[in-house]
Amino acid sequence: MGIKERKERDVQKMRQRILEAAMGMFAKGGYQAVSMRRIARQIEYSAGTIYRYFENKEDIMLQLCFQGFERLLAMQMELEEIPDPIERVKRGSRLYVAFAVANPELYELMFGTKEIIKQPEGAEESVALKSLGKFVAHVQQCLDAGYFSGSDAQTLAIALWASLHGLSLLLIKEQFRFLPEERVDQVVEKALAFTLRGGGKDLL
Amino acid sequence: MGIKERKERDVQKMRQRILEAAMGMFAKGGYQAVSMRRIARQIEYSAGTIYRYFENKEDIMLQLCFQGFERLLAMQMELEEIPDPIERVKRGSRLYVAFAVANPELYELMFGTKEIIKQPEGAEESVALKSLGKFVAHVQQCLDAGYFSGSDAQTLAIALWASLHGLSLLLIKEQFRFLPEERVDQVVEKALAFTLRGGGKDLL
DNA sequence: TGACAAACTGAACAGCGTTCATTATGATAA
DNA sequence: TTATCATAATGAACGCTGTTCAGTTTGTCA
Repeated sequence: MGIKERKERDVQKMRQRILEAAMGMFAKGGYQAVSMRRIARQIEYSAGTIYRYFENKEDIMLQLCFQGFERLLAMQMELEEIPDPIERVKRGSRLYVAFAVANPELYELMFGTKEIIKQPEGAEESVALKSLGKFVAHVQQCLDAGYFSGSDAQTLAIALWASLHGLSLLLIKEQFRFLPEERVDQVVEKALAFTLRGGGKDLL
Repeated sequence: MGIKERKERDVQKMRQRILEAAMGMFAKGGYQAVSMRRIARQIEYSAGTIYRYFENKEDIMLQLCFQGFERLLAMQMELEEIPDPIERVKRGSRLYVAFAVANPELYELMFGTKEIIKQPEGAEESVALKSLGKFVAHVQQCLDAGYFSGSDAQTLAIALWASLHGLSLLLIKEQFRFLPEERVDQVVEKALAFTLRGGGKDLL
């Protein structure tokens, strides 16, 4: 009796279709470009039907968040190939900002959604925490190699993260427009260098 | 003939009444809590009337931004009394984060609004740029005192600003909830110390 | 084939920002 | 004081929004 299984697959397919439609609209026009009716039109169902697959719009957006973190985590995984821990954190930092700038709306959603960190009790570790965990591990490896002394890896990772986050959001929100166009990259580069400065050697 | 003057005053009063109503709602419930109809109900006018005093909702929110920057700038001005430039930047940093945490919705609006930096051509310097200018000046005074060598004041100020901005937003968006409550302050403190580290002496 | 559950629809509700014809107000000129 | 006329204010309307739910259709099983 594979009917139940097929139905379960159909449900997952439908969820996927909804999320794809939502992600497409979101990437193009941000939060306000995603509407239940628009999704419904695109997948050729009525708006009410979506509520059989997702609790509400917030739920849909939360799933998009998770997809974003999956992507970010995949990028972090690729960093593992870099042997030097400092080089890894450097490259990771640039990649992080690049990700934010390449997916501004998604990035904002990911780190602007309060529900993203706190998962339901007893659930598996959230993909967001996994991503942070990877980052902490990379910083720990720097500590082990004798860089960034003075604090524990988690604290240092958070401090670094805050810098990257701030830089990313200022870029996304175009708060550097008072600078000449060509100065922006330079300033970002210098800001990264400032954040990663010292620690025994110059890091950038 | 003081009638024209009185009318002009009435217009300004009305604008103020609208902004006050909007700010009140915004502080309590964020962007979505501010609606033209709700403002209208509060000031006991019809919704259409508001459009005689502001172009649209975005215009109103922009004015709230400016008010926010006025407040921030006022706080920065008080820092001038501190003689030691490093002490000033330290205190300024704490104050900045405290402002963000105390006015989360307003802070988000201020630095999330793309229009805030770029003022109309030939207009007087925006209050946002004034605020940044003050910050750059404070960093310059640190440089003059021999701290933070290696870059110009503007670049350093932006790097510092990014860190504070990131920390503030992570706090506002409750992204540290995975930490034990009592660890949060400690981590923020350490992150600030990390950002302001080195520069010839330990700064925090 | 009939019964029953699951899936889906579309109208409805209460809200939103915004526009605009209509009405009310109040200052000016006769 | 009254008539005129610009200014100010209204409230209905438009096209949206998220969400709910009675009613209909679809598909599975006995």
